[in-house]
Amino acid sequence: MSARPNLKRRRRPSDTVHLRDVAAQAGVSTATVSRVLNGTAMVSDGVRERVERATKKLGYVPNGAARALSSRRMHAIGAIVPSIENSGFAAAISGLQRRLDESGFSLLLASSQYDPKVELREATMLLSHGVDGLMIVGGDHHKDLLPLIQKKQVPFVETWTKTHHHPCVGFDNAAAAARLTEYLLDIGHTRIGVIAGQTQHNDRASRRVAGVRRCLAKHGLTLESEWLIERPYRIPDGRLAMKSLLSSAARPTAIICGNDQLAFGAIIEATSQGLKIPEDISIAGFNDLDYAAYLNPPLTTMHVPAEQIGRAAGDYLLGKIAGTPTLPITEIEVNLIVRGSTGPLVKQKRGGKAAR
Amino acid sequence: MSARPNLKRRRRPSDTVHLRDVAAQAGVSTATVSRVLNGTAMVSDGVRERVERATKKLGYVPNGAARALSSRRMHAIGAIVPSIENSGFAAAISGLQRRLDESGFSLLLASSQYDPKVELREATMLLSHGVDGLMIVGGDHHKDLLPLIQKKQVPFVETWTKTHHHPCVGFDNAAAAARLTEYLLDIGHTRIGVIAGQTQHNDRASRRVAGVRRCLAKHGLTLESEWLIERPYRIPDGRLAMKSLLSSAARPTAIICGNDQLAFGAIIEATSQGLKIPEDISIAGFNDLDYAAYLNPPLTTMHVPAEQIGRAAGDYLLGKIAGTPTLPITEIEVNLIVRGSTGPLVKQKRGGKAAR
DNA sequence: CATTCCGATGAAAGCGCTTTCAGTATAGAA
DNA sequence: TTCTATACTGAAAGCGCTTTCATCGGAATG
Repeated sequence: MSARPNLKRRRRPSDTVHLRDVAAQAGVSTATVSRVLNGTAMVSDGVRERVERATKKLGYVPNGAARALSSRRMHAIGAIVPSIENSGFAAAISGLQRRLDESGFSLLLASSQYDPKVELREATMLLSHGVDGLMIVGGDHHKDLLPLIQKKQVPFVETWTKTHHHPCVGFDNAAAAARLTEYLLDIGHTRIGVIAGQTQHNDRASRRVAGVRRCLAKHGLTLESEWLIERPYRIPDGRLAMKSLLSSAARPTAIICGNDQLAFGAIIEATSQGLKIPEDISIAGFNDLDYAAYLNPPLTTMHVPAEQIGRAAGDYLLGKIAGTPTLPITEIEVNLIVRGSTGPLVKQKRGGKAAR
Repeated sequence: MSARPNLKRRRRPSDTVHLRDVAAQAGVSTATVSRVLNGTAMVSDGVRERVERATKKLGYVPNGAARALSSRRMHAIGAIVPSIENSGFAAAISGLQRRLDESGFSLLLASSQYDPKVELREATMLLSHGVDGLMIVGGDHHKDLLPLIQKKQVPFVETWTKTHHHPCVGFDNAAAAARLTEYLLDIGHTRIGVIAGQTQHNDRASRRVAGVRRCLAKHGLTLESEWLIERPYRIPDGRLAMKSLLSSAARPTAIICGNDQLAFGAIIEATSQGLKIPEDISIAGFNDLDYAAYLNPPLTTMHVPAEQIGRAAGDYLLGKIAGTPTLPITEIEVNLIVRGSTGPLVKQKRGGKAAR
């Protein structure tokens, strides 16, 4: 234990301007400057003005780390999506970011690549950065994820799904898929196939399949196992899946796809095999991407307002952070958009093998 | 000035575990724990192990704000793109995020909506958060942006563009557009129109137009002013632009579009007017989106490896932050992908009004 | 055996803010 | 006028880390 009075740290010349510089310039204390900048307490007009002038003059930009450390609020929220490139998620991120921006919050973005372990790791990183809230996708997670979040007491939302267990912004994927199925049954299809996304660790994909199953069952039908194919959400994969589906002895007459990319691939393959859509086969997608309406034929699909999901997630989190009363469950409306890629089956051309 | 010994702050019960808890648990000082966690100094194996065990046992997650404040390193970089929804930028963000993840860095994402003022504001926010690096798009910015960044001494990269003035990851937009033009001239077109993105505050868009102009000039041609239309990067806008182009008395025989969305719109309109592509008119895009190859006809376009741009931007920034020698300029190769939407002009159907 | 050197460790000083608490005018109440 | 709210403002104590500097054994050296 020795007296060691001078423990200087490397002192930068004079580069950054600090709160104390603003305070000095304005002739007030740092406390007052802080109050002006954050509007946290009453400050007389004269002082406020001087502080504002000084801030501007010096070009002061606060140090977020210090601010976060001191106030225990980072003014940022984290989001983890399976894939940034998927345009639905991109739209949601965009909506979220814009909403946050309106409240002066920033967005920390991570992706899980559809892997729960990665999702957990990313969440840990984001929480360690001190995000004030967290948006995640779906309801299938690593078992340690929610405990981790809850231990940190950070508000979070699940999106693209609807549960009663956690705050969420989304819709019932099963019900949506069932609605689509119902429509196909309505127009006379009974032989319905599914090109789903990969269902492992993906409740959106699996719930959609479940919805189709449930609806078929309600009508005394079942989903033939050879008519269900899982594929990554990409155009070429949709095409491959369709090829496989069309090569089976008994073909389905309508195909429900897990998303629009898969549906596009399916359309390409069907068309290239000389099938007429929808006369020979109906194809439906999910999401209603910007180009869905312009495909040939235009794609029947379930419209999902992705940007709105992101915005609503932002609303919820910001509200929660601000202590405003907020509804934990936001149901997002999805709509079936019927376009040209689906229609009643037009009688078999040759001695086809129509069911029933 | 009074002695005020006890200035207690609201004390949380015992929720979060701190570095000091880990230190206590391991029976070492906080300094040592820090050294173990960051690998910044030599620590004996026994101690290291004890610390690691304690860390795990307590489920310690460091406080990023404190860490950032103390070490003046946030372990995060910021990115500002014009629009998150644009799939090229989404892909770049994805590449960047994955690269950062590999180095334990996080991504703070913002969008400028193609507005320099917004871009400046977002940059200020990101810098205030303390990002260690910044990725921005293009070379057209608010005049205060670069000074701000440089004052903060934060490494940055411009992307999607190539300059000699700043670090960048990109390509020469004018040259790329010129190459596309050259190709169209090669196959016999001389009447070339352009559906560009909005060029204001967007050097990518304006450079592409400039490239077309330059190439035409080289061949003694000019870009007719009524054959140049600027539109937001969306499918319906491409369609509108095409409609306008086709309604002019003297039609171009080939159209270069600022991106694939515009090209898709153009194809739709041309097709709906009964034109055959490419026999009656050639249409080319820019970017090579995932669906470009599957359009009808498949789109001739300039392939831009967007994800790679993001990754390379990450490489540069991380290298710069780590103090590794890094090349300031990374040229990204773009490739002309010739598909079915362009081809030699097949002689006029009726008494059309061919030029020259 | 005395001296030097070095690797491993701890004490404690910040990092740049926010926020508590106390104090000081000033205005209103008595 | 005197007393008490009231409205502002400042001093300074942290926030939870990193990092400097000093120290302390023991290995290497003379």
